[in-house]
Amino acid sequence: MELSLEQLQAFIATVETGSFSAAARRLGKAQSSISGLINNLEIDAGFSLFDRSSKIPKLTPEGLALMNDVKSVLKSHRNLRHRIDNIMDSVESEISLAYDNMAIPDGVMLGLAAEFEQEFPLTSLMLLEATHKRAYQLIEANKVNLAVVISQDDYPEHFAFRGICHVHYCTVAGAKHPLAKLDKVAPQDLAQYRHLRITDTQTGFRRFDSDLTSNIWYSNSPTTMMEMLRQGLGWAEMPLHAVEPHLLNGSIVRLPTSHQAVTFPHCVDLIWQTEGAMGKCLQWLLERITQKAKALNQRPGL
Amino acid sequence: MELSLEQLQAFIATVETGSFSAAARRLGKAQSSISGLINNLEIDAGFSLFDRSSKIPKLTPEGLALMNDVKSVLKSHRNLRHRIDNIMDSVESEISLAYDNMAIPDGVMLGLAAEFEQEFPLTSLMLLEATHKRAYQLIEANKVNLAVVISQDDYPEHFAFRGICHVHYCTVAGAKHPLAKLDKVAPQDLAQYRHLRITDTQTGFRRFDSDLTSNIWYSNSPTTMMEMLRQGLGWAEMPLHAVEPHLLNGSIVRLPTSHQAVTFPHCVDLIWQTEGAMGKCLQWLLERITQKAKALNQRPGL
DNA sequence: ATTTACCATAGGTTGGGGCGATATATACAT
DNA sequence: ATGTATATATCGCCCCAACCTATGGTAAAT
Repeated sequence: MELSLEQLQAFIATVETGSFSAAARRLGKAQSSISGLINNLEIDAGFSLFDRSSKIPKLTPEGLALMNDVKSVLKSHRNLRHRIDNIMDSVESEISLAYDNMAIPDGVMLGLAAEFEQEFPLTSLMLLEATHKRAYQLIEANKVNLAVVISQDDYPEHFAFRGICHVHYCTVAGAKHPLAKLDKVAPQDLAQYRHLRITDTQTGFRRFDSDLTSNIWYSNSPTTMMEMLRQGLGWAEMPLHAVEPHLLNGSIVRLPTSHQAVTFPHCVDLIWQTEGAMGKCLQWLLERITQKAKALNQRPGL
Repeated sequence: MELSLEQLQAFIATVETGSFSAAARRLGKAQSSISGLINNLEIDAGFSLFDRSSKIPKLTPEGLALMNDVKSVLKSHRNLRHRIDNIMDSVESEISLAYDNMAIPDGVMLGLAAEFEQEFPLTSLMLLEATHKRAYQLIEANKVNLAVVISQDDYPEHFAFRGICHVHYCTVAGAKHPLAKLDKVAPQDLAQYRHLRITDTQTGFRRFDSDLTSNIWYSNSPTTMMEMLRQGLGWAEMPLHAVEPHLLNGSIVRLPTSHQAVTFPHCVDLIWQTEGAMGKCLQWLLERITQKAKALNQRPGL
């Protein structure tokens, strides 16, 4: 093949070391080999790459113009070599990961992605923020390798799960909402006002799954949900981490519910399908998420 | 060399055609060659790339994971081949181009860049918007290949220039400026008000090059210049194309000067250094800019 | 059952890439 | 001026990857 990798390698080594001999030393070959490779490369290209009139060869303008493209070929070839090593090492080429935005803060997952990039530079990562239901479906359909969700009571046979932390929910409303003025909020109080819930556009609506009230509004976006709360459109059960900034600036308040503690925990699970072997990336993610979630748990509550 | 280009080529051809034989036909080789290449590639990689249990080979998951990286190697290799063709064809690898923003509208140059990309996909283009003086310096220092500037009286020996069009200047001020209320504006009227000029941060200020007035404000940016005009901070001589939108919305008006026509033309030159041969890109740019400028000239004036 | 199209393997040729040895040019110190 | 160190070019030789042709085996289609 014209323009062989050996030729290109010799070319770049010569450019970088400044001489054929030095290039030969770097590549562990004889000087005559480099000389021959460069000669053949020049024949293939059709013009000379180095000016040999003085002792040390000087790159010609044409050679310079070629350099970046040659480097790019060698770079992608090295990349291929690394990919093969990865595969032999059972490092996946792509990984996808869904998380329930009620189960774990975005920041934690983004931090994880940053670490992942350092650890597995060749593996492409798909990070999906989703509702609980959507995340579960993605695992079920084998569209993602791993998901972080609020715990369910049970999982199908071929699922594996690992509890990693608790997320603390609380019942909240906008600061100006009538419920915010009560000293004690009972279930029947809640039933008198509109209930706000996170749902999903894809999974259809289940409007009557609450016995507290029949007046429920749904939103699929946590941010519009927060805005609805601030505007006093209703009350909601939300994880602490999602409402914390708004609690701190006072636009949203926790309701002192009488039927349950002011904050009540839900378990958070890591879930995945058991079929198919886990590669290095998946193992790493499993451990790393577990660690990060544990650290999260030890953070003092509000 | 392990992972030779022939092997990679055979691999991709097989993936794309679906069989070793078809790949051999596409590449103009014998079927046994492909078979051998793939076998060696599999040995080098350390795992099998195709499942041969049925009649037509089926890409393994590992093979699939490699495919993109292999394609990328071949793509950059093809790119290198094209670059060599370009060099043999004296198509430059990079071209830089400066233009005086008073001489020609940005839009024309951006349109040119878009055409350039189509014509010379491998050539990188540097398009510099500059003042007259800066553009001239860039040519002088050989930092750019070509510049579009307002014509000078004469150029040094080793410069080439080509007049391409005229740009029509006019004297303007903000709609609420006192000068805007006069029926006829004489030089002594102008002298009573602040003069606004485009200059350059790099070339130093020449404050006393005007005999009309000693009160001159400078700006290096056409947009702040326009804003200063709108705010009524002074009058300026500007090319029509730069002020046209503001004339149309009425925020800036032309002054009916008594000492010169309301619009007065300046020649626009394309300039470059004569030393060094011109490649295809430069020739193309020369012709294309000339054409576009001519079309610009035939546009009806305001 | 036959044909077709596919893959694997064997055997032989060619040429690129590898080596060492040698000749020669250039820079630099003495 | 001369020697030393370091360059590159070239020759002869070897090896092996890449290539071919030819052949046999096998899965799918007719």
